[in-house]
Amino acid sequence: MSINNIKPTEGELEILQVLWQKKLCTVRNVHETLAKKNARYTTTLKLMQIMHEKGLVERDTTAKTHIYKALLNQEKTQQQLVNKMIDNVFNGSAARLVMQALGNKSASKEEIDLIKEYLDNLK
Amino acid sequence: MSINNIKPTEGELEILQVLWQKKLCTVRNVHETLAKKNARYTTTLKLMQIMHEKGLVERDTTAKTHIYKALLNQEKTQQQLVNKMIDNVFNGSAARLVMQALGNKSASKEEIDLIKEYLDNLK
DNA sequence: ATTTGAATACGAAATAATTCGTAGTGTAAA
DNA sequence: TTTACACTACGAATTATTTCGTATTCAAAT
Repeated sequence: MSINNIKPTEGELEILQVLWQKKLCTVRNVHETLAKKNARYTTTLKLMQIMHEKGLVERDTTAKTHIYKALLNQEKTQQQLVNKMIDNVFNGSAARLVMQALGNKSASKEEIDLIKEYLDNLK
Repeated sequence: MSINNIKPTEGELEILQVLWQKKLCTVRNVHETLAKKNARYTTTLKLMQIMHEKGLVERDTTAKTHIYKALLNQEKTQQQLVNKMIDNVFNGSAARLVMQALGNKSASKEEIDLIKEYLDNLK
């Protein structure tokens, strides 16, 4: 399984979010940013160690406190997850997913305009 | 946890797909429709029994061969999953998800037109 | 030098999800 | 009636994921 056909778990995805955002992070960094505030520090640590084993992240271990960095590409991962959802949840129809996403509170006027613009450029 | 805050697992989702499509199904029905052709029949059976315990489906057991029906609403489930993905994977931006979905092979010319129409009606 | 605190490593428990085999049952055909 | 077969029930193994505790190490402060 190549790096670009890996399906991160829920927990891994949460951590990737943080890493994608901040680029470089210590474990404590990630841990404190994480929504999952109920988990112990060593839980986050362990998860990140596993991600390292799997090749999802790389880390600089020269200093005592390791610095982590995502290896998974954000766009590609998003693409993969979206494709999967289109297949699994929307019977292969991207349009259905889009409409569902837009019928939703998160889609503001600005976002809708953004999308229209995007669509026009697609042609 | 109410019926409308349930997160079906991967396997359950596959089965729900079939049930949503066909409305009423026997286990064998579902099993043979499923992509997951490698799994044994009893695996599908067990999964559907668990779904019944969880209240995801109901079944008519008057005849020897039970008839299953989804209890989870398709639209609501889709909405929930999409919302979750927007939060977890796209940092809360529906627009980002939409663009990712459209930049993808599954989005044909017809689908794009469909979406434009939808957007225009949204105004 | 000793203490203290924050960090990593790692085993292992706890939990969740999937998978399958075997037993038992009812029905229809021989 | 007996056999054959498709079906359900269900325990249990397997695999995946998450969680945490303990041991150890290193460095800075005392």
